Amino acid sequence: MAAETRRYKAPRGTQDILPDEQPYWDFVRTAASRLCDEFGYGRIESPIFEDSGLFTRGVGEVTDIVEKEMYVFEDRGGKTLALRPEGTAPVCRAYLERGMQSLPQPVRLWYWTPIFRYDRPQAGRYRQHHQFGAEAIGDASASVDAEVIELLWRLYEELNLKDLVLNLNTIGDQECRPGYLEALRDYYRGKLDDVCDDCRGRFERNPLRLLDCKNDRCQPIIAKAPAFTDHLCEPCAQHFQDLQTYLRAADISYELNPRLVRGLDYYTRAVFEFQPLEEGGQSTIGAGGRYDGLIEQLGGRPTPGTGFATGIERIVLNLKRQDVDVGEQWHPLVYVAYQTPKAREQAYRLASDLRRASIPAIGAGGDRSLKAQMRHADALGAEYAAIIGERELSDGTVTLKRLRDGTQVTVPTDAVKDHVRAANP
RNA sequence: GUGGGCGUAGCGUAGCGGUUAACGCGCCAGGUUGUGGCCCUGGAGAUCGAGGGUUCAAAUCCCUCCGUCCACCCCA
Repeated sequence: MAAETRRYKAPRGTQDILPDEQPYWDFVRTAASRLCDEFGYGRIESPIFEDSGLFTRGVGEVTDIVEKEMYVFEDRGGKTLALRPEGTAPVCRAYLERGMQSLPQPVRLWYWTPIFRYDRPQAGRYRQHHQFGAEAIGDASASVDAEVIELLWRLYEELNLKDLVLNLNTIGDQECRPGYLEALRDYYRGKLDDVCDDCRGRFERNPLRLLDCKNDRCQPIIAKAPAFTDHLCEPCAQHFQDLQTYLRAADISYELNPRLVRGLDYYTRAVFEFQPLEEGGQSTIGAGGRYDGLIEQLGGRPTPGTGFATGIERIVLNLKRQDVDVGEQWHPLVYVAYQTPKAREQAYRLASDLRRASIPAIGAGGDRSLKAQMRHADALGAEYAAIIGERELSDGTVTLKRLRDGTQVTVPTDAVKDHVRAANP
């Protein structure tokens, strides 16, 4: 009976980010990290899995994330854990658990982490994707909302992403939302025969979502629906006004979108989304908002918070679409080749010395002919080939050939470093 | 969870019922005497997604499953 062998494949909805993709990721990561420094956000790394209750309580029992997208598993001790489906709840958990209430408020934190959601994969959507996010916890003022929006705005700006639209809305708080939802339901009640099936479900489950239905049939009804801005309580209205004042002060342009709502339960007041102009379902590239009730929901004292998350895969997708220059992949500066096996040891030593001197170097290996080694050097994109032949071996020299233009010089072995450095500062 | 497209060497594709499955890129090697890129030659590499069926004959037709991509839902 033949043993059954099997080629393993990456699980559905996951990907391998190979070296030739890394320039995109480095480009984004470097910009994000530097901006966070400038804005005074400190990096937090929290576990990739958490007690699943953190998310069911924090994100909301009836959200899609909790109902059908969480990777939940039991560990050997019987604990029910979940791979992180979003980034905000873990940060809030850490804020509470690590006593960050006693730090100067707000506490500014950022993260860069894989996110897991069991969902059908599609363009720009993965079961494991990565999010960069920032949270400011412990300050209710609109200036902090403006600040996180500005941070995200600046990121896209630094990345040279064009044609992004910032949509802004407010969805009130515990004071005014019930009244608005009542008004919205009253408005829809007589029209349920005219809306799509999904909207009939939303009417029961999550009336706010009625507003962002894309079905043509529902558009005329949405257009005449009551606007939240007419039902805001005074503090929420003030907050929204203040936020817009700050955004204008920072020269951030935005569009008020009364139909913008969010799929996570914890949002209050200001919510926002960055959308590329190009149409498409999975287009939201980054989004966020205020979550003043979340910490309390997680067992802390009432503590305000606001933040955003942005999807790295979607950023990379847009960088590619827009042909943004993100820099090049790693190439060796020097490829060390040898003519005969006698020179192998010397070649290895040279490659080793170059690396020790911080010069990216690769040594030839095996029994390849010098010609094959040269081809290899070219294929790797090396700047120089260092050739050690019979003559060099007896002279204690190395022939350095610059592959770009074919010029070459022979220099003493210990002068290779300086020669290469001088030409490539 | 729903709907549609596609699954042939590492990658991109052709072949769409009939001898040893083709091409491009990539990979490896050679084109004599110590050297790349262009060009030329040669080579390795494919149980044609899997299983079943129709047929004298199937990569090619049918069914099922799986995978993948796209869209919906929802989200970054």
